[in-house]
Amino acid sequence: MRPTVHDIAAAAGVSLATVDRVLNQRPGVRQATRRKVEEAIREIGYVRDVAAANLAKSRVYPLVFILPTSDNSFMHGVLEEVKQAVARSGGERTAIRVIEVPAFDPSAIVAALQGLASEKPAGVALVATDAPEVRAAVDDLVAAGVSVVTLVSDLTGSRRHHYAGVDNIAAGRTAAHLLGRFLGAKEGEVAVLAGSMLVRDHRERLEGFAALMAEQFPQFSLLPVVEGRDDPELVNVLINATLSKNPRVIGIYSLGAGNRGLIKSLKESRPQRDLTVVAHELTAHTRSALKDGLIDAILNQDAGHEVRSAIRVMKAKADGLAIIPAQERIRLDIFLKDNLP
Amino acid sequence: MRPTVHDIAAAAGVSLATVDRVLNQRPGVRQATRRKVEEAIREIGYVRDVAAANLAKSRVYPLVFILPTSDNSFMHGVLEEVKQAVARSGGERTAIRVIEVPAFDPSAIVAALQGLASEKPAGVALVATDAPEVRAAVDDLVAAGVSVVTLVSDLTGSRRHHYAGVDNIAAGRTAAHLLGRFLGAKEGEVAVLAGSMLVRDHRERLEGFAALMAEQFPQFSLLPVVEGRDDPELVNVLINATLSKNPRVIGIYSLGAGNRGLIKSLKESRPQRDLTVVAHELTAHTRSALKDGLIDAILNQDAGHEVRSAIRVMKAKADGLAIIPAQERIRLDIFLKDNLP
DNA sequence: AATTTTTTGATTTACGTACATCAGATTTGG
DNA sequence: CCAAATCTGATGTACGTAAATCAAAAAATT
Repeated sequence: MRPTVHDIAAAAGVSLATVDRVLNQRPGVRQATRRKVEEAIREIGYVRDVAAANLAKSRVYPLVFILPTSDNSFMHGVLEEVKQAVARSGGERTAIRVIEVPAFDPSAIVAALQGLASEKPAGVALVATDAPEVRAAVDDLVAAGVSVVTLVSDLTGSRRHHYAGVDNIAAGRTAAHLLGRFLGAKEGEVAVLAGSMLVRDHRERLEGFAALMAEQFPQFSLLPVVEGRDDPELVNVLINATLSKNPRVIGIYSLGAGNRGLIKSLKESRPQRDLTVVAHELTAHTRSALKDGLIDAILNQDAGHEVRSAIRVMKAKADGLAIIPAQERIRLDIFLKDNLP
Repeated sequence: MRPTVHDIAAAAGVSLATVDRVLNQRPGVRQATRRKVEEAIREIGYVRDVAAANLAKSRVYPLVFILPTSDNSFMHGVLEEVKQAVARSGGERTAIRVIEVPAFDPSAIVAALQGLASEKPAGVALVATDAPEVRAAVDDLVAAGVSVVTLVSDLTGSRRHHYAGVDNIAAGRTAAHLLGRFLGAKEGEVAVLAGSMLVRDHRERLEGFAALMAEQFPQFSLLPVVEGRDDPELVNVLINATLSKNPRVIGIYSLGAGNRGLIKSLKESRPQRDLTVVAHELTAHTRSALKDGLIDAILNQDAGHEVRSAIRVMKAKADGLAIIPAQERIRLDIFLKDNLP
C-alpha cells in the first residue's frame, strides 16, 4: 500500500489538517512545522493520489484548442481528433473548447490568447504562427499559470511548456534522403512546394531539405520554392506552370498541405513525365495517390497522437506532474505503399 | 455534470442499493426491475466513474508479463520498459510482475500460463511462441476471465484480446520496397537473415519481403534464408560465409535480432563490397551503424509504446471498457540517418 | 390466509483527498 | 505577564462509487 496523508501526519507528528495545509500550500503553518512535514513527505515517498484528489475537488480541466480555419485535410483531421477527445471528455475530466482563427494571422491568435487571460483555463494548445506578438501573448498566459502547448508548429523562444509536433528539420532531411535515393542515378531538377514561408514548420522543412540535398545529392538542382498557401486550386495552377516551364524536373517535395491540387497535376502529367514525389500528411487524397504510385512516399504526423498528447501534457503540467517524454514524442511517420495503416 | 448513480436511482424510481446491485451484477433483483434500471442507465447516458470506483474498491490491477530470456538488445529494451512501468505502478494502480521463460520454448510458456490460472491476475501480456499448446493455454486463461495481450509476436487463432505489435507482413513488404528502390538500377542477389523460422513474426516478415520482391523487383534474386538464431556470434560467421560464397550479393535484409554480428561482417567487408542493408530494431548498435552508413534503413517497433499500450489494454479489457484503437496501433517506424530520435 | 422466499429500501462505512470550521494551544508584541 | 495574533488539532462534510447490513415490502408457495 502506498502511503497516504495519514501516514505523513503520523510520521511528522502533526495533525491531518496541518499536512493538508502544507500539501495545498494554505497559510497558517510555521516554517519549522512546514519543513518537518515536507521532510516526512520525502522520507516516506508520498505522492498525492491524483484520482482521489480530483474526485474530492470535482475537478475538471478546462482546455482550449486554438486552431486555424484552414481548408485542408490535415487541419480537418486535427479538428476531428479534438472532437473525438471532446466525446471522451467525461471520463478524462476535461472540458474542451475550440477557438477557430483565420490562418496565417498572428493578430487573430493574439486576440484569442488575450481573451483567455481572464478565463484562465487549465491549458491552451495552439497551432502557433511564428511572430513576436504571439510569443509575448503565450508568455503572458504561461505567467498567468496556464499550461501552454504548441501544436504542429512550434514557437521557439517562447515559454510554452511543450511542443506536440514533429521535428520539422529532420522531416525535411528525411524527405531529401528518400527523394535522393529513390531518384538514384538520374539527373535533373527538383521542385519544392510549400504552403507559406511565414509558418515556422514549413520554413524548417525546407531548411532541412535544402541542406541535405546540398550535402548528399548535389547532382540535383533545386528550383525556387513555390508557395501554394495550402490551397489546392492555387497549387494545381502553380505546379502545372512549374512543370511546363521546367522540363528537367524529375522530383517534387511537397512540404505543406493542399496536395489535392498537386495530385491533379501529377495525374495530368502522368504519361509523359516520370516524377518521383515525396509529400507530407496522410489524407484520403494522398493515400490513394500513394497507392496509385503517383506519390512515392508520404511523411506524416499523426494528428490523433498529437491531440491526445497535447491533452495529457496540458493536464500533467496543470498539476505540476511529470510526463513520460518518450510517450509524448511525436514521431515522423514514413508511409510507403506497403505500410499504410 | 455527468450523471451519477443517484440520478439513475431517481430516474428508474428505485433505490441506490438496487442500482448498485444492477451495476455490479449482484443477485437479488427481479428481471423487470433490472431492465428498468438498465433502461434508465441508457436513457440518461450514465457511465461509471472508473476513478471513483477504483478508489472505493482500493483496486489494483495485478498484471503479468511473460518475456523470453533472449540475449538481444530488443528484448532487453522491452524488459527495461516493463521495469519503468513498474516504477510508475503506484499512480497507475498496477502491480506488475515479470516471468522470464527460455526463448523458443512453447512448453515453458504453457507452464507459466497454467501457473497463472489459479492466481488469476487482471491481465497477462506474453511474447507468444506460435504453437497449438500455447494457443490452448491462452484460451483457457481468457475463459477464466483474464485479459490476455500478445506482445511483439501474435498468436492468431487464439482468443487473446489484443495484439500489441507491428504488422509483420507489412514490415517485410516495406523492407523489400526500400531495398528495391535504394538498389535502383543495380542487379544482383539479395540475402535474408532471420532469427528463427519457428517464430511467427520472423516468418511473416520473410513472407512479406519475398512476396514484394517477386512482384516488384524480380531483377534481384533471393538467396536461401540464413537463420542466425538472434545470436551475434553465429550471425557473424554465417554472413561472412554467405558474402564470400556469393560475390553477387548487393543487398541484405536482416529481419531478426543479433545485428551486432551482422554489423561486424559489414565493417570487415566494407572497402570491397558495396552493400545496401535494411535491418530491424533500433538498438545502440544498429543506430551507430545507420549513422556510419553501414545500414541504410532500420525498421523498428517502439518497445516503450508496446509495453504501455499492453498495460492500457489489459486494464481496459479487465474492466470491460473500450480502447482507442488508433492509440493502440503499434506503428512500424522507419529510421533513416536523418530522422533518428 | 399464513408462511416462506425473494426483492427492494434505507442506512452506514469506506476509499484518499480537499476544504471549512471552531476550539485550543503556542507564540509574539507590548 | 497579559492580550492579541498566529499556529495547530479535532472534527465533519464532500466527491462518486462499492459493499455490507438489516428492516420492510412484495411476491410466491403452501
